[in-house]
Amino acid sequence: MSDDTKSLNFIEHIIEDDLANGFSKNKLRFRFPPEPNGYLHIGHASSICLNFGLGLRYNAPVNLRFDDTNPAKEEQEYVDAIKRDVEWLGFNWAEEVYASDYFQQLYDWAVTFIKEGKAYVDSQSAAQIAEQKGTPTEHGVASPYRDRSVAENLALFNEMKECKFAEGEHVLRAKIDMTSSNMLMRDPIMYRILHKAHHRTNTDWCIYPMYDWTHGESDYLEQVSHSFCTLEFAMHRELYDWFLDQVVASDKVRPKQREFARRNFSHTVVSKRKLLQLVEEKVVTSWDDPRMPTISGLRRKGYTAEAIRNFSNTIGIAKRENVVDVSLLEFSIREHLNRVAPRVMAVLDPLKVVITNYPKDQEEWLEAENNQEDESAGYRTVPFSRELYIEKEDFREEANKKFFRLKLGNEVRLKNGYIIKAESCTKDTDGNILEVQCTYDPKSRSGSGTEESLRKVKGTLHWVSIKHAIPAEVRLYDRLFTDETPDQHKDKDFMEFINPDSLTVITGYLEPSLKTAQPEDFFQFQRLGYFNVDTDSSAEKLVFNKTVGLRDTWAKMQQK
RNA sequence: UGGUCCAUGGUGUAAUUGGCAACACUCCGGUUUUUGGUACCGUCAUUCAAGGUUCGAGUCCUUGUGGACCAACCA
Repeated sequence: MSDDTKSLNFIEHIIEDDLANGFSKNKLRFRFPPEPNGYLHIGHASSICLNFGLGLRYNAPVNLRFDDTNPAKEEQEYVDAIKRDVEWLGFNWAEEVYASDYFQQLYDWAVTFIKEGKAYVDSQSAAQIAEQKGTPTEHGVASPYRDRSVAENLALFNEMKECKFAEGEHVLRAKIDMTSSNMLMRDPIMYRILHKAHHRTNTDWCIYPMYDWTHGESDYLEQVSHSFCTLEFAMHRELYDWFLDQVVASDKVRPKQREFARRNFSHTVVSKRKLLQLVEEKVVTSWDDPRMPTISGLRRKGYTAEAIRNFSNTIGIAKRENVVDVSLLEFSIREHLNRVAPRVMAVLDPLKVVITNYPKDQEEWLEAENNQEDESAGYRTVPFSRELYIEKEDFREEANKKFFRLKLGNEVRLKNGYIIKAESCTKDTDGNILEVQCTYDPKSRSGSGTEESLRKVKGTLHWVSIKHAIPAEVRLYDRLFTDETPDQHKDKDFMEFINPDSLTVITGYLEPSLKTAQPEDFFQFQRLGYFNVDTDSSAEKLVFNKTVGLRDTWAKMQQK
C-alpha cells in the first residue's frame, strides 16, 4: 500500500510476523474503541492514525466502536463529537458499533459461565471485596459466596437482571484464581448493578458489564484480528485472553491484544478526566477552546487535519515513556499552512506613520501576491494612503545595524508598496512614541520595475492603511500550563501550573480584503504568524485566532 | 516486599533481525530572500552500567541501575 522503504513500527512488525506465519491478509480487521465520556484529544489522534492507518495500509476494515458500558459517565454528546472528529481527521470507519450492541450476547455468555461453574454472584459490599482482593504482594482470599450453587447463582443473576436489587447489593464475578500474582485475575467483577439510563439502551438493563468482560468479547464478535490499546492495559491481557478462551471457536479469528505507550505532550495534559476538570472549573470555555489539546480545540485554533495526521505519523508509536515536545506539532502545522495559507497584512500593535510627501487625499491600490509558495494563488490589491499603521516594535528612534527595521534617518520597504524613510517622530509627555513622520520615494513602488523599486533595502515591513483598515478581535494563545509535565509531579496537582496568561485578546487592524473572511478560513498575517477566523466571528465583528507564530529568529537574537 | 513492561542525541522514532547508529524536530552557525518567514547547507551520540557469547553486539545471555504500571462495582 504505502511506500515499502518506510521502516515499520513494532505494531506493524507484529502484523507482518502474523502474516508470515500464515494469518491471511483478508482477515485483518481493526478497531478504534473510544469511551464516549469526553472529547478526543491529540493523544487519541495517534491511536486513530495508527488503527485507521493500518486499515489503509492493509486494505482492512476498521470499526469505530464506542465502549459504552458505564452509563454514569457516557453521553450522546460525546458520541457525536467523537464521530465528528474522526471524520474530520479524514478517516472512514467500516462500521459504527457499540459495546452496548452486545449486552444480550454478553449476558447469555455470562449465564453459560455460571452453569459451567466459572462465575458466581457475590453479595458482599465493595469494601469487603476490595479487602479480600489482597495487595500486589499478598494473595487474596476467597469470598464466602464463592461456592454458591449453580442454581442459586442463576436465580440471583436473573433477579439482578430483573432489577430486583439496589445498586451494590450483588455483583457477578468470574471464578478464576484468588492467589494469582495478577490482581486482575483474582475473581474479577463481570457485572454490577446500575440503575441508570443508558444513552442507547435506555432502561432496558440495570446490570452493566465491566470493561474487561466486554472488550475482548466485542473484539471477538466483530472478528477484530488485532486489538491495540495503551500500556496500562498490559496487565489486562491475561484476563482478556482468559475470557476469550471460554468462548472462542476454533474456526473464528481470535483477537490479539497488544499495547503501545500513550503519547504525552509537553505543557499540557491528555487525560479526559483532567480535560473535563478544566472545562467544569471554567479554566477554559469549552472542550473546543483553542487552548485545549483536544482535536476540536486544535481544529478551532486553526490546525488542519493534514497537519495532525503528519504529526501523528512523525512521532510514531512505541512502548517507551515519552513526552513529545510541542515544537513537533508546531512544525507540522507551519509546514502545511506555509504551502496553503493566503498571505495578508494585519497590524496587531499599531503605530501611526504619516507619509508627509504623499498627497493628502490620494490613495492607490497596490498589487500583492497571495502566496509566493503557490503560483496559482494569484494576486489581490491593497490600499495605500498617507496615513498607515505599522507594528510598534518595527520602529526605533535609534538602533544598531542589526536592527533592519525603521529607525530615524533610515529606509525600509513597505511590503508590496514603497520605500520610506523615517524623518522624525512625536512623543507624549511620558516619552511614548505616538507617530512617526516619514517621506516616501514615489518611484520605488513594488513591481513597477523602476531602478528605484529594485534598490536593495534591508528591511521589509507589513502595514495597513488606517483609513481602510478593518478592526478585528484577535485572540492570542499561550501554553495552558507553565510546567513541561504538569501532571507528572507527585507532590503537586496539575491545576497549580495553569498559565494565567494563556489567552490575550487584542484589537488588530486588517487589510480590507479580509472583510469577507468566513469562520475556519486561514491566513498568514505576514511576518506574524498563521491565523484563522473563529466560529464566534460575524460580519459585524471579525474574530481571529492565532494558530501559531512564524519562526522568529529575530526574537531569539533579542533574547541573547 | 510480588508481578508485568520499558531503557538509542535536547525531543520523538528507526536500524535490512548479529554487519559502517539513520530520519524528522529543536538548538547553534551559514547561504538565498521585497516576510528576520520559506528553501538550502553545515555542527551536535562511543545506544543506562558492568560482565559474557561472537571475527563482529544498540540487537543475544547474566547481573545490576533507573523508570512506568498493577489493590475502581472506571475505561
